[in-house]
Amino acid sequence: MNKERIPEAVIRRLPKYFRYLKEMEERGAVRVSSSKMSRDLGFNASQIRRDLNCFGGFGQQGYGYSVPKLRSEIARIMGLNREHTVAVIGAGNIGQALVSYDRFAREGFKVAAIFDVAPGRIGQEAGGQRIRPLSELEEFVKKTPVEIGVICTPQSAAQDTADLLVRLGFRGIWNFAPIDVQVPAGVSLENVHLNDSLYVLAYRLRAESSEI
Amino acid sequence: MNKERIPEAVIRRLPKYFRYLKEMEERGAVRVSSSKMSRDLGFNASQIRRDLNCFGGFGQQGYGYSVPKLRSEIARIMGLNREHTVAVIGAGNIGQALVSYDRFAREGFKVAAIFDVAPGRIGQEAGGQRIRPLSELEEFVKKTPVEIGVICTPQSAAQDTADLLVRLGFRGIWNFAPIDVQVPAGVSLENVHLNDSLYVLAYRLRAESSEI
DNA sequence: TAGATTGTTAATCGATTAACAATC
DNA sequence: TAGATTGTTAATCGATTAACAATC
Repeated sequence: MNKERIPEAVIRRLPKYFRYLKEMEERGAVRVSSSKMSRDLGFNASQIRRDLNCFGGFGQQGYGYSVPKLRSEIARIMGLNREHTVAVIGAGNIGQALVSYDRFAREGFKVAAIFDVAPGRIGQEAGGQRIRPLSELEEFVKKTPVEIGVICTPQSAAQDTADLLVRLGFRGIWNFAPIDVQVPAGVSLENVHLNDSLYVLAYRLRAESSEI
Repeated sequence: MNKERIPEAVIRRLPKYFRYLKEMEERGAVRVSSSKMSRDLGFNASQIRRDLNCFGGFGQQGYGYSVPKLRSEIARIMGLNREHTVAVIGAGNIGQALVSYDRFAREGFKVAAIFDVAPGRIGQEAGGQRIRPLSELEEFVKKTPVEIGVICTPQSAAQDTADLLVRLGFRGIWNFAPIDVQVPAGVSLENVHLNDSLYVLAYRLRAESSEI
C-alpha cells in the first residue's frame, strides 16, 4: 500500500475496474487474477496490480483477488457505498434527460430537485419532479442538504451558477456547459465537455481518411 | 512540423485550443503568443508551441500566432471546417436530448435522423424529427449517407448497435452507453462514459473529506 | 538593429511495463 | 511441497518542461 498522492490516471481507471468487477460478481465469479483482468480490460497486468496497491493489498499471492471483496473495496474507495444527493440546475434538454435517467438513481445518485430560471419551464414536470425556480435553491438546500450540483445551464450562465453552488456549500460540481468553470480548492469538479469528445471524433475521422 | 504519430494527449487538447481561439477571435483579437495562451489556458507555453508544431509552423518568431489563422488551421485539423451528418440510435432521454440540442447543429453536426426499436416511440417527435424504426436504418443510409452513429441505446443493445453501424459503413461512433463497445480498425470511436465521470466526482468527494 | 517569440533540442518528470523475490 | 500470483523494485517509455539558437 502506497500512501502517496494517487495519480490522476489511476483515478480515471477506477470506474473501469468497478464496472468490470460488478459484472464479474453478477456472473458469480469469486476470484480473479491480474492476468485475467489484463486480458479482459486491456490494461497491463503490472499496471493493474500497481493501481490496486495504491489503495491497499487486496490480493493474495498464489490466489489472486476475491471478486466481491475487491468490488466492495473499490466501491468504498470511490464513495459508491452510500447515496449521493444531486440538484440539477437548468431544465433544458440535458438537464431533463439527466433527471429522467434512472441509471444514476439506481447507482445511488438521487436527484433531490431540478431548478431553472425560465418562467415557461418553472412548474413543468421533468422526470417526475416539478421544476423549481432557481431563486428557491438557497432555501431548498437549507432544508435538504445536497452534495452535488449539476450545471446544465447555457454557457453564459455556467460560471455564475458554479459561484452560486460554491456559495451555498455544494461540495461537488458536475458541469455540462461547454466551458471550464473555476471553483475554489475544496470543491470537487468534473467538467464533462461533450463537445470536446465530438471534436476528437471528428479529428479521428479526418485523420483516418487523409493519412492513407 | 513533426510528421510522426500525434500523441493522444495532444489530440485531447485540440478542442481546448479551438474553443479558446474561437472566443479570442469573437472578441476581435488578431494575435496571441504562446505565453498568453499559457496564462489563459493553464498549459505550459513550451507545451503549446510543441503541440501546435505537431501540425505545422503556424507562428512567426517575434510576433506569435495570428488568431484567425490559427483558429482556422485547428478547425481544419479537427475536420470542423465542414458539416458532419449524424444518426442517433435510441430515442430515450439522452437520444432525445442530443437531437434537441441545437449547439451540435450550430457547430456543424447535423442530425439526419433518429431511430428506435420501441413501438411506443416510433412515430413520435423528438427535436423536430420523427422517430423512425431501426429497421429502416439500412435503407435510410443508402439514400442519405451518414458518417457518425450515436449510440444512445441501453447497455444491453450497445454492442449489437455498434456492429450494425459498422456493417452499414458508418465511419465514426459516439457511444453513450455505459460500456466500451468494440469496433474494427478504421472506424473511429469515442466512448463517452458519463457514469465514469460521475464516479470520479464521487471519488474526489470521498477523498477530500477523508484526507484532512 | 534590438526585442520578442517561435521552433526545436536537451533535461526532467511521471507513468507504464518488466522482472522477480515474497508468500499463499 | 510445488505452482501460482501478488506486491514491489528496477527499467523503460513517453510526455512535459526548460533552455536557447533561429529569425521575424
